[in-house]
Amino acid sequence: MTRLGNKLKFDILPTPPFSFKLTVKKPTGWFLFNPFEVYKDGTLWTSTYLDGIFAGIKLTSSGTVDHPKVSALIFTNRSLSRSQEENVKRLLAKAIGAEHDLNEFYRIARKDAILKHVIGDLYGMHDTFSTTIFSDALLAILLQMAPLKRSNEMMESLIQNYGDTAEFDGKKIKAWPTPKRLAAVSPEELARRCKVGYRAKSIVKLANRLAKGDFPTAEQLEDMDADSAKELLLELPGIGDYSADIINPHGGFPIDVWSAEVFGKLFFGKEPKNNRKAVEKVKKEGLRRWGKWSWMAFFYVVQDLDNLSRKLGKSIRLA
DNA sequence: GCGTCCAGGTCTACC
DNA sequence: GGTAGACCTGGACGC
Repeated sequence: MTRLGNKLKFDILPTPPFSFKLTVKKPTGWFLFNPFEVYKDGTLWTSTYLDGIFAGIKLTSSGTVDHPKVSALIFTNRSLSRSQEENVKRLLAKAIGAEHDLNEFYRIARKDAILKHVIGDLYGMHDTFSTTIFSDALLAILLQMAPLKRSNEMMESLIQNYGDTAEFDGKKIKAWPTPKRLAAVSPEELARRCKVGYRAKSIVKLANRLAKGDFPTAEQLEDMDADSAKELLLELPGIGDYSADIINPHGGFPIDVWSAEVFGKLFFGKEPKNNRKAVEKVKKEGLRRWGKWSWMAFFYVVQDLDNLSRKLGKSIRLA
C-alpha cells in the first residue's frame, strides 16, 4: 500500500469530438489503465506508472463532446521536479488519446459499408495509449488460450497478489505489477498463486527481459515505423503475432479465434468453418480493406457489436 | 459424479 | 518454411 499525498492539478483539452465516458470506460468494459479502477458519475479514479512514477489519478470531465475539457488530479508519494511534472502531463494527455483527431477516420468510416454503422453510436470515442509495455503484454498473454472469464480471473489475481496499491482521494486502487516485482517471483509460485498455468514461464521471462530497462518504451516504439516496432515486440517471450498487435502503439489487426468468427461473418457473410484456420484469411482481408485504419476499425466494431448486429439484421448475429 | 473436449496463441521439434 | 503437437486450468457437455 502506498499513500500518495502530493498533488498535481491541471487541465487537458482533447481534440474534439471527445467523449470522456466512451474513452475512459469503453462500452465492453475495457479499462483505461487497470481492471480495478473506478468510474462514477463522470469521474474516473485509477492508478498506473507515468514516466516510472507510481501515480493515483483522478480524472473528471468538465466539458462536452464537442468542447471537451478534462480536469486531472495526480497523486504521487513525493513532489515532482519541473521536468517530471511536464512528462506526467504529456503522458496522461497521450494516454487518454487527447491528441488524436478522429475526423479523418470518420471520413473514411462514413463511406465504409461496415464502419458507417458504428461511428454514430461511438461518436467521440478515442483510442487510449498504454503508459507501460509490460501491462499490455501481461494482458495479451493472459488472453491467450482461455475464455474471457478465466482471463479476467487470472488478471485480477496477478494484480491482487503482486500489484502495488495506490491510496489517494479516499480510494485504494491496485495497479499492474512492475517487471522488477515479477522478475523476483518463480514461475512455480506465480502459477500456484494466480493459476496462470503454463503462462507463468512466459510472464517471468518477460518480466526479466523488461526489468533490464533497455527495451524501448511505448513512446519510443511509437516513434519507430510500425513494422520495426512489431519486430521488436515479437522478440519478447510469450509474444506472438496476435499479442504484438495488441501491444504495438501503432495498432494492428489482432485477430484471434473469437474475432475471426466476428469479422469472418462481417467480411464474408458467414461463420468460418474453422475459426483457428480462418485467422490468417480474416486478418489479411481486414488489413486489405482498412489499411492504416485497421486498428481503429477493429476497435470501433468490437465496442459496438450488439448495435451492429441489430443494424445488419438477424442474418449476421455477431454477439 | 466422471471423463473428455477445448478455449479470444505461442513455441518447439521435426520434416 | 511450414506445421503438428504440447501446454495450465476450468467450464461445458455427454453419459
